[in-house]
Amino acid sequence: MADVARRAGVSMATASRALSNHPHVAAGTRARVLAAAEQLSYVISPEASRLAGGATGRVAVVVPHLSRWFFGALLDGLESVLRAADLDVLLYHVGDAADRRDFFQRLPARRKVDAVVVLGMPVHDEERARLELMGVHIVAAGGQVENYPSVSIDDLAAGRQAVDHLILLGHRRIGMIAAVDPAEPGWPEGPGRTLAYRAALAGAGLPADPELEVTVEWGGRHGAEAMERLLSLREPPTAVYAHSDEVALGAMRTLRRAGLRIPADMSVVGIDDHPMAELADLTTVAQPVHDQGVRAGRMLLELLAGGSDTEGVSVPTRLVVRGSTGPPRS
Amino acid sequence: MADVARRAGVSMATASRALSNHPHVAAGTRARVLAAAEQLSYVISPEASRLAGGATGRVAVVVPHLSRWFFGALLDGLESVLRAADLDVLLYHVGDAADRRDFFQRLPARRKVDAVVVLGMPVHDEERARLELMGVHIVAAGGQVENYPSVSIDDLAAGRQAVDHLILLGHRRIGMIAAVDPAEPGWPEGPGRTLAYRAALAGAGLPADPELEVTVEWGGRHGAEAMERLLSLREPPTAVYAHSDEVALGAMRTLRRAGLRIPADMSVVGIDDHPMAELADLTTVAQPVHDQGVRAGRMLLELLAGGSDTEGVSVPTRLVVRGSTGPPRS
DNA sequence: GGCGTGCCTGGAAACGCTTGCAGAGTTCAG
DNA sequence: CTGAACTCTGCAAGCGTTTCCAGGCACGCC
Repeated sequence: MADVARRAGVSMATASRALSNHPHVAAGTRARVLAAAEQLSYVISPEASRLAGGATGRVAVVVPHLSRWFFGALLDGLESVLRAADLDVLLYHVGDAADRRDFFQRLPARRKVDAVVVLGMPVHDEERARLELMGVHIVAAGGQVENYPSVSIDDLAAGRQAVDHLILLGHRRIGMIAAVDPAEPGWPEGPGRTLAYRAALAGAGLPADPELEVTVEWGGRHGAEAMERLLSLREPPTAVYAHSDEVALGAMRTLRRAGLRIPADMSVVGIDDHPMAELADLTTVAQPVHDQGVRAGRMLLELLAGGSDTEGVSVPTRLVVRGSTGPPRS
Repeated sequence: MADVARRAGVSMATASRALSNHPHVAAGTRARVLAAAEQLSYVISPEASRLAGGATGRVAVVVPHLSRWFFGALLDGLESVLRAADLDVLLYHVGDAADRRDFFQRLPARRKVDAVVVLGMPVHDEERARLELMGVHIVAAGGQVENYPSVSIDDLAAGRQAVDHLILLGHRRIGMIAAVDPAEPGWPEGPGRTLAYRAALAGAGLPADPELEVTVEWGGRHGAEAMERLLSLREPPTAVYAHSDEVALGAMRTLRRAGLRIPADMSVVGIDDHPMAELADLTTVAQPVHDQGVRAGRMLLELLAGGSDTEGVSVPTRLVVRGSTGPPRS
């Protein structure tokens, strides 16, 4: 930077101000500095910059699961806008509550990032407060809409789209496979998607049968087990609503093995529109995952640029009817 | 750090040396310093450290695709060992050749990382040379074994396991759906897995029919299209070998829609052991994806610790027979 | 014409760590 | 018993920026 300053005929102080877009720098001077920097193909050292009190140019992204499509897609969208803004992405995988505590405890210690984006998990108020206190912005995506910057779908609405679809087809006895994340006790989807199920039934005047609600861990395999439980009921349902496509896909495998036909013997609907859903002909409620990542990224950029604290936004979902749902066999 | 030094009753110089594992520090002193650091929950500032000439404690991970299971799993394994070693992961998504060039051009500018891990892509010699010149180590995983630090499967062997399985079942006319990555011209899987197919046929004395080899872009949808092409042949195969499970799953969807039974009318085998393969009852050649990430991480740690340059290692694959393959209908 | 007001700019002190250099002990061979 | 060779530790000089504080200057108003 000293070279740049010299070449531009100014002091380092001025050069710094010109480069970091500070006010109170004459237009001519700034231009000269920028030109000099350009010629010397000079790029600022983030280390030194940060050390002296500037920004790090880095954003931490916290993910609970790395190998699930949902989080990958979210990350994909997010990364694209962050990279375009010349921000580096620091990836943190927090598998369980311990990891999480660890993360929120250590991160602020020595400020490594300017902001953090939390994917697919709610952020506790206390954690939020702590980060904001240190001037680290925070945005959430793919979790639940809260009154802080976040973007996600409306689980209640999505769930209703799925269940109402089954009801509309004429199903009167509908099972639900609820998925919970073992690592994350307060998983937000659970409540919303479960509530949607109950509300839809109630709305249609259908009786609520606790037997029809089975809760398992997230994942295809568990979805398969849940379906077995449902099939073993004295009076099995004629349709199943799964909290996610992976779970639904697992359920379909059980049905296939049991020799039942889909949708003739059993309708299945999921949520997400996982790429596999199309291949398996699974009816589902599509959510714009990649887009949620993008929006979260933009929201963060705005915050970083000094924008005011936004509220959470909710993106729309859309029912995608495929071959896994149909009217019940009379 | 000054606090830590004071608490441990040593100078900052000694504290620094103790913390960064330098030689010439008495065991007792080091222990005292570490204890003090622990108590104060002190973590070193990478910025300052790097500024003063130390390491950054950061590793760049380069991924071509974020939302594919394979890369997610790889990343998962890698991240776990890196995090355990207190290294931060800087994520870079390089979608196409332009991104890639950009990455390798900009990264070394101001040294942001101590090392880079490239996932699922080969590293060109020139890129490798450039990084090593700057003292940045490099490791590859999930790509092709090369004579530089890398870990991956033996595509040739994996392909043979798959095709030989079909041959053993009695198939004489076997199709191949080769998948290429549009973004990565020199995709390494292609050659190895294709060669395996040809070698297996030749080994069994079966004729090579170019019609039976169809090449498509990676992905379930394209796998489905490829299967259509194969089915429209004058003399369709009785079994199909797909370069990856996603592609195979796509092919299965086409078969299902065409009303063909699996495996009675057509056997299908893939490679990867994608979680969905189990749900779809797909026979496949399993590769330890997560483990490859772990190994790559360990390899990197060794390199960072001053270990000598390792050669590439290849991890074993295993045929997993499920319901999608069976003898041909005589 | 004098003087208060802003706008620019430069000097210099951090920021938190690493490391070359040198001094003080310690050990060990001659 | 002496000197050489080590091992361990402290001092202080940076590393590349930012920012606080002041000084200079031009401008406009009384």
